[in-house]
Order: sequence, then structure tokens, then C-alpha cells
Amino acid sequence: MLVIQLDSGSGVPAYRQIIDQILGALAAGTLRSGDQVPTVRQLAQALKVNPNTVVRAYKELAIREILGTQQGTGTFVTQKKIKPNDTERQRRLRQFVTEIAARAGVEGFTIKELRERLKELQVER
Amino acid sequence: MLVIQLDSGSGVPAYRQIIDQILGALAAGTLRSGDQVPTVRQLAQALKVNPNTVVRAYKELAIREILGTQQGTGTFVTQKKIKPNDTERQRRLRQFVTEIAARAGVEGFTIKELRERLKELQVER
Amino acid sequence: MLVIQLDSGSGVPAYRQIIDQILGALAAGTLRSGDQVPTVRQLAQALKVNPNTVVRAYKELAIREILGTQQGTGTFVTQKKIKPNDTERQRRLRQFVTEIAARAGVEGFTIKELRERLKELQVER
Amino acid sequence: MLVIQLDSGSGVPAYRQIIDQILGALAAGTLRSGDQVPTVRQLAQALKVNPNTVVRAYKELAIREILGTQQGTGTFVTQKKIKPNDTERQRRLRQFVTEIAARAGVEGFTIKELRERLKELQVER
DNA sequence: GTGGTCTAGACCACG
DNA sequence: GTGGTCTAGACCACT
Repeated sequence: MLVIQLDSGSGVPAYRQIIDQILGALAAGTLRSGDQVPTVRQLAQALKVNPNTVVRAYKELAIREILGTQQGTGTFVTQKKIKPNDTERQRRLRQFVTEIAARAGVEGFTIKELRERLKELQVER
Repeated sequence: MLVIQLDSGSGVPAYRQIIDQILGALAAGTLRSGDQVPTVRQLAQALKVNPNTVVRAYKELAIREILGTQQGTGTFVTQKKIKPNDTERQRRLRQFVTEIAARAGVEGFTIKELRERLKELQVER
Repeated sequence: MLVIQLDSGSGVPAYRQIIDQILGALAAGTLRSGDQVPTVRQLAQALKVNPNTVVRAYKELAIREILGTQQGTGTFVTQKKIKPNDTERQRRLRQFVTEIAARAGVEGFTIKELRERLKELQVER
Repeated sequence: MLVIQLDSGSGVPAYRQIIDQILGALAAGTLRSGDQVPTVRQLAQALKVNPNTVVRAYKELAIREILGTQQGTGTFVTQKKIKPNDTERQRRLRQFVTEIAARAGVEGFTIKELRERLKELQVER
């Protein structure tokens, strides 16, 4: 079950929080190819946000071809094209993790904390 | 030496990112009471941002009595003891992790992979 | 000089017409890397359209990384990354032209007409 | 044989595309007075669209007396002579060319290249 | 009921 | 002045 929570005091725009959490759910495996995401009106009501704000988030993901919309039916996660170009992928992953660790260090977070928080995402949330 | 990096794609206002990272550096001990922070012009140039943006960030920190300006000398961290303000730190950590997860999702990495890689870094230290 | 004209009776959404005509101007060479496009308010006024409609068009092009926005300054054509993978490019071009010709035939347009219209775009419009 | 293709990414309503392409086929001579058009169900299935959408398109053409329904037999092009309606044709042509130019822009082809390729096709015929 | 487009008007961040 | 976000509410296309 997909759960999205907004942090209104964070300075991050609501529509961007929605985008980030959907992308996060994809990485966490909570959301998979073909799954339906909440309807615009459902999510808008749940988050106490204007429907247009949700529309904007979904639209951006649709442009990036991560979500696909079917008028009158709903919005779905597209079938993702996995390119298992392994060496290249591993290289990018390594670089990504290194960057994360560096930023965490600057901001005063420990690797341990990061791993714990990521684990929470992974389980369900 | 204080390192500040802006993430222009995150949707978080630049001045807010500056504030957050200075608070982070204080919490991490990178920055201590009495230390001088970069001059407005220095930081503006380094971040490729309008000086007014830096001014705004410093001003807000001055209002909170975290920074103090000494005319003609520069801007310094006040002697005041800063209590960690755990709520704020938790908020930043949550936001950081969410952003990581989102980027992982769009790049096609899983949370599981991230945690494994981070664990390797953890061990090495 | 970039000229955009809306055809309100065509059934094509205004924001999409803006997108298409900007992309067309890129192909025509009217618009080049680094050029500034009209400001949101200017274009909205010229087209007699709500500013948000222009914002939506520019935003979609920004997501596709065709336009880039600089708050307080304006909106610009990004530096495009040309990948001159020639054989592949030629193959796609050939396929594209074939598809155009087929559709034109079905709809009752002649190749001659197409070329004439495209020439108009090319000159300036 | 009548060929209709929908472009779901164009922003033009499906029912409108059906109407336009039938009118185009009439102008091109692909479809003539007295010809039968596909049944609602056939076309709906072929275009992967809800039957109601096809019904709506046929209905609008029936109102314009371009199509006529014969209960239990099917839908046919009326005997009525259709005057080309040049304005409409010009509108569709303009729209078609704009769309081509837009796609060329996003694919990185120039108008010049398109015209050259189209010229080759023109000669061969 | 679903999503898509548009308007009008507000307030914010940035130069 | 620039663009960015959000709300409220309208109407359309489609299942």
C-alpha cells in the first residue's frame, strides 16, 4: 500500500514531495510496473491539497514516462525498460553512493542513520 | 573549512539550503562557536548565487542569534550554546533520505542495493 | 524572431501548440541553443492566454531539458547535446520521413504541399 | 481500405482525430460516396478505444450528413457531394506540418533535412 | 466516476 | 522585473 506524507514546513513544494515519494516507492519496491497509483481526487483529499497539485505531480512523472495516464480509468506505473548494462550500472551506483556518503558527512548524518532510515522505507511505510 | 553545496533541482529555496547546511555543520561540529563564516560575496560567488540570497540566509540566522555580524570584520558563529534542536535535524534527515530514495528510483537502483553499498562503506571506516 | 500563433479552433490545447511551435522553431533554426524565449508574461499577453498556460508549456520543455529557467532572469534554450551517431541518426530520419509521407497520403496531402509549408517555416514565419 | 491511426500524444481528442481522418480520406479519394466505413466495434477494437468514442465521431459526421447509418447494415458515406471545404483542409495541413516540425525538433532533425528527404520521395514517384 | 485543460488571482523566491 | 507554487472553480474527454 502506497503511503504519501507531506511535510508542509520543509520548504519543499508539495508536488515535488509527491514526485519524490513515488520515485522512492519504486526504488523500495512498494510500487511496481503496472500498479495503479491513487486517483487524483483521492490523493488530493488524503493530502488535503488541491487536485491540481496532484495533477501537476502526476503530469511530470508522465512526461518522464514513469507514470502513464488513461483517461477515465486512472494512472498507472509504466512498464519499465530495464537496461542491465551491468558494468555501467555498477559504476553509476558506486558513484551515487559515494556522493550520498559525502553529502551526509557534510550535513552531519552518519551512514548508520542513513541505513536505518532507508530500511524503514524498504519495509513498508 | 565550511563546505556548502546547493542542489538546484531539489525545489528547496537556495537561501533555505544555506541555512540548513550551516545548521548541519554546527550540529556536526564542522563549525563551532566563534568561527567565521564566508563573507557574503565569497559565498555568493562560490554558489553562483545573487549576494542578496546569501544576505537573506545570514539575516535569518542572525535573527535566531546563531550568527552575529561584526561591522567591517565579517560574520561569526555566536558564542551562544546551540541546543541541537532534534526536531529540525530529524526533519532534514527525513528529507535527505526521501531525496536519495527518489533519485535511486529514477536511476533504477533499489533501496536494498543502496543499503548494501552503504554497509560496505560503513565497514571500511 | 520567434513568432507563435495559436489556432483556437483546432482542438489542440494551447499549451501544446506552444510546445510544438517552440520545438518546430528549433528544427527550423529560428531558435538556437542559449537563446532566450519570450518571458511568461510577454507571451501570455501576446497570445491572450493565461500566464499559467505558458508556464505549463515552458515547464514541460524544462522537464525534457529543452528549456532551462533561471529565476528572476528568464527562460533559455539549453545547450543541446548533439550525438552525431550518424548511421543510427540517418536510419531514424529515413523512418521518420517515411512515416510522414504515409500519413500525408492517407490524409490527402501531397509531398509537394508538405515541402512548401515546411519551407515557409524554414524562412522565418 | 480505410486506415486510421491515433496519435495519443498529440493532445487532440480521439474522436476529433477520427473525424479529421475520415474527412481527409474523403478529400484524398481513399473513401468515396457509398463506401461502408468500419463498424463501431471493429474500429473501436482496432484503435483500442471505447466504442462510445467511435460512436461520438460517427454521430458528429452523421449530423453533418457525411455519414449515414442504415439500421442493421452498417454506416456508409452519403451520396451527397462533399465540397472540399478548403479552410478546414488548410487548418489540418497546418496542424500536421506543425506537428511534424515539433517532432523533428525533439529528435534533432532540421527542417532542411526533412525537405531534402521528402524531395527524394517526390522524385521517385 | 476517471484524467486534462484553462482561468483568475494570490503569494513566494530571486535579480 | 523574472519564474515557481498553490488554490478554487469551471468545463471537456473518456470509461
